[in-house]
Amino acid sequence: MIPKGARTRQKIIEKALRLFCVKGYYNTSINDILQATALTKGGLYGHFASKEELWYAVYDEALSTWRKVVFQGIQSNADPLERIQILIENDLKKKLGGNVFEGGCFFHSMLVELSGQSTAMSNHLMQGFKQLIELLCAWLKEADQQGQLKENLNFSEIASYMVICLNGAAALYASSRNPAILDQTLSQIRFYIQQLKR
Amino acid sequence: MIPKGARTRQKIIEKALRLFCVKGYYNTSINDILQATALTKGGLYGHFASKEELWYAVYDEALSTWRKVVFQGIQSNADPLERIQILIENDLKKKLGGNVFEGGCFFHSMLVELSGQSTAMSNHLMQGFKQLIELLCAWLKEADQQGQLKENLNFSEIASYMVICLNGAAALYASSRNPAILDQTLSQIRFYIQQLKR
DNA sequence: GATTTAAAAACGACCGGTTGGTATATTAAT
DNA sequence: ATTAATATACCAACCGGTCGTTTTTAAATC
Repeated sequence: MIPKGARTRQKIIEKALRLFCVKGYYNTSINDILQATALTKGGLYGHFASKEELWYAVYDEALSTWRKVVFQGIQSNADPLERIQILIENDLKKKLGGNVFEGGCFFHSMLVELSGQSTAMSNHLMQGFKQLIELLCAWLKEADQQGQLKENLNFSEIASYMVICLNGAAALYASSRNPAILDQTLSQIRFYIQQLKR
Repeated sequence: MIPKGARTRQKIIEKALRLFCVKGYYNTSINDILQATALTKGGLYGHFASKEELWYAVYDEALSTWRKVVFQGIQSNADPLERIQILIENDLKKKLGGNVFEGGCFFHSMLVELSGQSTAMSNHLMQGFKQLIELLCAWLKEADQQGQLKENLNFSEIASYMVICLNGAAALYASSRNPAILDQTLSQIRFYIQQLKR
């Protein structure tokens, strides 16, 4: 049986994740979280030493959620370009369109809010993006080794460009709430990827 | 001669613009602005009725600054695709790379921070982005009428995709401070535009 | 299965400091 | 002298965080 403390801790993380996505980190007060969890100050601070420590736990939760969503239907033996397309489609349609993070993408929102505020937290976020770029880069190299791509392409440049596009879509979708943005971005990135093929 | 009040007002706007870019709207306190302007509460609230009213004035200032930067070297009679390329290059290299808004792009940062918080302010921002998309769309149509583009392109889709890319670049540049991001994005968007040509 | 018990968890009053904003007094410009 | 501009003192509400106390939990004992 899962002990009570662990269950409460998880509840705090989930409610805080939602609030951080909708209201942002600084603009979510501890009281907001207390209200959402039906806890009191002492109850919450028994699980987390500070708001910042809670944020790191929320980050881990968000990362695990994101991984579950974005790798759906990706077989490791499938065509590497196909994997890239599915990952991008999952990120746009499932993560953003499916409102996995209510109010916007946790990682993108936090990156923007924290970049001028906390170097530690924003570095933590950047490292995650860097890993995603490296994964895409590796898949591009794989596709290249299979002779699928045009010559003289800059893989890491292409990979970061893809991540940039996904972040831009997150920004505009979060504020417009217009699903057409997702379809349009997907269609344009697909067109773009098509042009990389030899 | 410019009256003292107008000068003070302008100084408040400029200092607030910088602070909003670096720290965000909610995380910039009135006291931060007072410190930056060497004013006191009464001095500031004689010029603006509320923090939100100040924000709208800051928005106007940011828009005027952005226009000055981003339309540099664009002749109205020039090739429309050329105009698009210059605008994008100005946005990436001059606006972002030139640190026109310290700490990131005002419009992008505000869009992310305010989208879950103030519908009024975030709609105000969205309208600006919509206008930019419409401008790019019109230029694309112009290029099409000159027979420059492939057939069956969705112009408004392409235009919003371009704006999305610019926003994504703003997000990642703001946190990484890596100028290579700007060059890489520019190079990839140029490649993308090249593929639109017939 | 009931009772005991120690630890885990939650409570809630309180802390110093800050928030955006106001009313009034004072100073500076014309 | 009049008005525009700024300073000052103050407000209630809220901020993240602390701490001694009480309640709940779950395992050990009977």
